[in-house]
Amino acid sequence: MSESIIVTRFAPSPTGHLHVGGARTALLNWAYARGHGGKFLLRIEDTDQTRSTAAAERAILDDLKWLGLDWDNADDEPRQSQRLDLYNDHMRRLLEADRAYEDDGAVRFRMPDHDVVVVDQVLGEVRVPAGQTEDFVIRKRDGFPTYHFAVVVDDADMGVTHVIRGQEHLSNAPKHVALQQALGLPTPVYAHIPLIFNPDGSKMSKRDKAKTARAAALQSDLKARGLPSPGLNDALGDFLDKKTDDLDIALAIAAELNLQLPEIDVSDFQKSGYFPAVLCNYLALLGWNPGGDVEKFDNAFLCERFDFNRVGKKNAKFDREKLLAFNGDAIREMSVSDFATAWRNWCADYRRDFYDQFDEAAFVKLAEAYHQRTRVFSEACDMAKFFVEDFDGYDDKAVKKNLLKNDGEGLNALRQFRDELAALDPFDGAAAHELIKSFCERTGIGMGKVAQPLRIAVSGSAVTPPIDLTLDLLGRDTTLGRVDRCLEVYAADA
RNA sequence: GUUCCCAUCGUCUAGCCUGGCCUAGGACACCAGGUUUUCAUCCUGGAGACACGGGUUCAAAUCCCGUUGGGAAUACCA
Repeated sequence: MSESIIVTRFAPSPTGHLHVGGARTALLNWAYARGHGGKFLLRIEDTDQTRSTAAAERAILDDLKWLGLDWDNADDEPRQSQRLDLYNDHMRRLLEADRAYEDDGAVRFRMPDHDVVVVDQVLGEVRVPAGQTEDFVIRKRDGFPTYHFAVVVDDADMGVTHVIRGQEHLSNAPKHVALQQALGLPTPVYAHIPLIFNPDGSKMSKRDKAKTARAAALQSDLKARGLPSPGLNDALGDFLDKKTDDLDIALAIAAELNLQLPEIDVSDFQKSGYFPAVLCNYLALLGWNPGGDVEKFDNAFLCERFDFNRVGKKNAKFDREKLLAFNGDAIREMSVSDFATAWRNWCADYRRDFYDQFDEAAFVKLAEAYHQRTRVFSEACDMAKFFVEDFDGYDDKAVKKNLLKNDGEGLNALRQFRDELAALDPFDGAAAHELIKSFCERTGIGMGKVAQPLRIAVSGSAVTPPIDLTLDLLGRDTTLGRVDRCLEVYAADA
């Protein structure tokens, strides 16, 4: 019964990165096919000759793989640019039947004079009145088919039975159905899924990065200071004046200002240190849910349970906080050593400074320190930066509260503790823990009164992992060096 | 403008199809308290929604109509 097998597809156009909306579409098509013993195919829609690139195509494929998706025609994904003959055959039939006509060097499809009905699995039956849709171009002057024509021909040619795509295509569906009818091709089952938007309701796009970068740049003195690479400075003005949304400039600004640009593309999430499984989980949840208050699930569960009857109709806003929370939960569900391995592997690609400085054993300690306070790897690295390099300056508020308050109470404790710490042997977490405990017992000083000054001395801030682990990771030399420096810096204030 | 789609806490949503079990459930965020050497984790509690107006019905978040609001399409982009 090969006719009854389900075939879905994902058909990206290689004009840029794979963004989360496309990723979710791919995920759902994949899940539906996998859950129904069907096939999931890939097709490259490169009919836009000016915007398509091989690099974008490779990147999109990589992103899909990273997400854990696989497709059944991986050995030879069809490329629309290479199937012109196929389109032309169908085109000829349309022309001969007078269902299409030449216009200005292009070819237009003649819309039928009756209503067109689209049966959609999530939205129901949609009827578009006759005469509402204009005759549209199906072959461009350059001889390439347009999207509408190619998608219909290709889906039929590839045996696609189910088309799951974004709701932005709902209004296009009547065109596709009309085309299928004129061509005598079967109409696949359609399922139009809701769109994903920014929290402010705007459409998610790479321009958001430009927006964020521009806003931050205008807040700063960057305009006067300029970018470090002089080549970009000419363009900076235009960028700030909203004349361009050049991504390179946005990136340069972000780098200079140490700014986090919003993640839009799948690769952005990879760079930020999210787990692909969590991204998939969250993406699937945006517009679909398995019911029963279940929110956490893996792709296998998705495949098993995904169906159109639980797909929502309303466009969803992308909530990074919730994604972050889910990712943090996933980390907490891992063992420390698994977390260490995953974090270290990620650092190998994105944070060489950490990877180079900490070997596997040290990473386990790091991971232990951050296991309970990490949501994404990049965030963990930001927090743990003082382990890798010296910090910039002391947090004033923390210094006042923990070092200087009550006539330098904290500073005094730190000074008292300093020599005992110097004598500690071996210098490790367990020993440090015992020392602090006994120091507090002997002197009657509270734990916090010792730990907080220490934190500030070694990290510049009052927030670090447990102090014994922190000292252990820092090692004797660095710890003592920073403690002495702190004592010196605030000597006059005591 | 026209056509189409949509409408439950701030956000994602359950419930709607097959009206009564809904004084509307969960999650994220938020607030308060507890645990804790900081932060975080963890635990407990809290605030928070059926867009509006008409119907239908003994009964409506659930069905119907309208209004308003949001979105999409209207490209020789996909």
